Amino acid sequence: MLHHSLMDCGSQTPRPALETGSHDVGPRIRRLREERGLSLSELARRAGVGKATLSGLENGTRNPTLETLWAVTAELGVPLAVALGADPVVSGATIRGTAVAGVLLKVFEDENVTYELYRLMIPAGARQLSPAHHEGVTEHITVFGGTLRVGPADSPLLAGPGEHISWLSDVPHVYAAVGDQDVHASLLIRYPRRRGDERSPEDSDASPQA
Amino acid sequence: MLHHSLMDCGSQTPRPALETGSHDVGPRIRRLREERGLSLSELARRAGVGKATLSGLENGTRNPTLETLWAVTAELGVPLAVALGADPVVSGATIRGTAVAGVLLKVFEDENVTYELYRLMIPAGARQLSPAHHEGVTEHITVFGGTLRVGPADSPLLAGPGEHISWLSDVPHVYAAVGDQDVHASLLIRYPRRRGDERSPEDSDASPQA
DNA sequence: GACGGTCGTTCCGTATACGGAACGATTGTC
DNA sequence: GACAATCGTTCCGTATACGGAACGACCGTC
Repeated sequence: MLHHSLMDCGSQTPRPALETGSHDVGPRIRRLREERGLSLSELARRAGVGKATLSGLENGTRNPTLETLWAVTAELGVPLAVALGADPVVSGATIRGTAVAGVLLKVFEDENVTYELYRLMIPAGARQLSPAHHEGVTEHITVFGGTLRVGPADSPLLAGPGEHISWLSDVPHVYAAVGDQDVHASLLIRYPRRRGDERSPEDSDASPQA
Repeated sequence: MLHHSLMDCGSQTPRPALETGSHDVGPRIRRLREERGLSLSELARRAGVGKATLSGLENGTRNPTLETLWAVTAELGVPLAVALGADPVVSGATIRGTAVAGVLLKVFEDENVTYELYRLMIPAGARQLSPAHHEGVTEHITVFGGTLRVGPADSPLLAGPGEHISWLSDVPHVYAAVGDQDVHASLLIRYPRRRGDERSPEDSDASPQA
């Protein structure tokens, strides 16, 4: 039994009283709302739920309905799963090029470096050329299935299942699924923080070109 | 009354809908239940909810309460976020050894091989010895921060930020955070399917020791 | 082929989550 | 300082999600 997200929500035998507000859905919703500069009244109005409902939800004094949660999280623009604590950082953002489909799994923000972890899928036979990234950016690929030709456009490498490839991606580089199988791979992109880059950790629209 | 119960989560004006996860909570719960070989009556009894409630939930004819969802998903042993479509495979299961804390990010099930992707954290100075895995299992680590000594117990390697290490983990192997920084790393474990292993794709309790 | 066991669904009275209205508190305006 | 506007909370009647019981269907066993 994989014990889930936060502290031991005690799923033993019959039912441990379940305490309505045990996991912090309410505070999370509230934080999401406040991050957007919305008042409770405003969000309630936009989401089409009563203020009483939203107030009770945020304070954990109610036991909200799935429908209510849907209405509120939809208006906040987050997947419901995230509001329930799936993963605070990223969940399922998708990038897509002509050939490469990538799902952003994780972003790690450290002091001087950012890592982005993607799952990639490249249809058999497809090929994509991506422009250079910033200086110092490196990509690290683990192939799950299929055979991948990847790397700098003038010197790509081949990788089969279980193999790793890393390269400096500050030059144009290619991705290609050779053979007749789709390529599944994990891509880790490492962005060293350039001197003077002060972008706040939250404005994350500059999604990389893969 | 907010309708939009099923499909068309139409959060019109402000946001681009953000791909919610399709919302078929009922069928998902049903699938999770059936994968575990539980009858509706049995699960209802164990979770401490009425059969009517569970039936209605699975069939989508009710609008379940968060408390109800908690009770059911807790008994199924999955994070609620997963039942709501966060990620069909895995989200947030945690493994923990004497020194290594690992969060399972992803599981890829292919025909002849399974990959598990973890995020690891090892406190500065900590060290852990892990027993051998099955024959053919390999581990692939990408270090995010800190310096990691890792690999077969008799010949570990060193890796700093951005570096990869791979090794055959069918022998006892060590993890150690050298230096004064916590180690953050990504761990990919590759389990080739052994001949004759027919474990169904979902009975996942044999969580690896890291 | 009657019987006890279990399956998933439906019916029903009760508990409760719902939206709307009223509330006191706070803020900005004249 | 009176006033209007808005904040988040609380009160209240109604809609509805809840658990329990009854239901028909489908097994095995004798």
